[in-house]
Amino acid sequence: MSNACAHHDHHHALAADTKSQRLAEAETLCAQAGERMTSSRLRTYELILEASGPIKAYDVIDRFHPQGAAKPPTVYRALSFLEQMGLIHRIESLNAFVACDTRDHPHAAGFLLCDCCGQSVEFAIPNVADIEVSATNSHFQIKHITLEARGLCGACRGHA
Amino acid sequence: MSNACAHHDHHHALAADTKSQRLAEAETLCAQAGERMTSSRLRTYELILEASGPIKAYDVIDRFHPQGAAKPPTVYRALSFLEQMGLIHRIESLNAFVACDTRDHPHAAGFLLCDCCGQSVEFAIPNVADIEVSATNSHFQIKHITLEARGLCGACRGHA
DNA sequence: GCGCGTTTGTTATAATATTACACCTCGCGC
DNA sequence: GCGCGAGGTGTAATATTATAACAAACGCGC
Ligand SMILES: [Zn+2]
Ligand SMILES: [Zn+2]
Ligand SMILES: [Zn+2]
Ligand SMILES: [Zn+2]
Repeated sequence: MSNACAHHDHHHALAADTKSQRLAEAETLCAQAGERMTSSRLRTYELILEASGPIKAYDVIDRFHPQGAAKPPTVYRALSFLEQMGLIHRIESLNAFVACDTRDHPHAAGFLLCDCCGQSVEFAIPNVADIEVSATNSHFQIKHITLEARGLCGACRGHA
Repeated sequence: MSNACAHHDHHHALAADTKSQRLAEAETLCAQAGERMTSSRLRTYELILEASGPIKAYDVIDRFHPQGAAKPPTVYRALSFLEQMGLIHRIESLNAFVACDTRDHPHAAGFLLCDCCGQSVEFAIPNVADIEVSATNSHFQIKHITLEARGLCGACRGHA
């Protein structure tokens, strides 16, 4: 987490077994979709899974190789692919990326984002129908909804 | 509008009299808040009002002076100020800024954004209470909600 | 006029993201 | 097996978005 909270530690990163399970699921998902889960894509996804919250593209770039950074297009291309597959979500208000929490890809999602420790929580957007009504009233056809709520998580609310 | 739609013209820019009214209202708002509406801030607000939709920071920078661009910090400072006063909203998914449509500042707002012509429509976020419930369930305290729905406006839906 | 906090000017640089083009790799038709 | 074409990758350069740091000027209360 780039915006680490100094007051305490959070341990939201995935356990190793969960991570390899997620990687395997991703391979299956791609195979079923007739897409190729290449090594760049898998490595990018792995780094996002390892992160304890939304991670910046350049943090992925820096960690990509043991011996040195990747070139930006390598990672940005992988990020686009993973986002299209629904395996990750882009957090617009942070310019960052987070692994999707669910097993149904792709889907719309809302996020709670802690301004102190950087942790994120994915949730189902409530009342999408009401947003659609606003859109219809303005003759809009919605393709994608971004919903991001910034604030403080329970742990961080304690220490101002 | 930077993402201009080639198929037709939109004319959403403010009429001159409306614009000067808005500028005057902004001066009043700042005076009442004990804040200074300086010339940089007013010029930045004017350019945002003149835009026919969300406008990028660097488009403001380029148009700032008749004879040449402003320096970035000048405009970014003004944008921060205007956003804090609630006179403009930042559109996260576009890295752009749009004048607030209402007369009560500041306030949360949702946006419908046309991917074709770039036009935006501001609307009241429906069922904020339901989002708050999701937050409470996760022990989050929300400070600010970003809601941006991307899609096609009525005019642009016609020409696929 | 003086002191003090705010605002601005200026330079430089950081952080985020894309374009362009050459090459490579894989699956498919033959 | 071979050639072809689509999709994927490597690489260099560049575009776009945003901030840091510090000095100078300004506005207000005294
Ligand atoms: Zn998800
Ligand atoms: Zn937190
Ligand atoms: Zn508004
Ligand atoms: Zn449109």
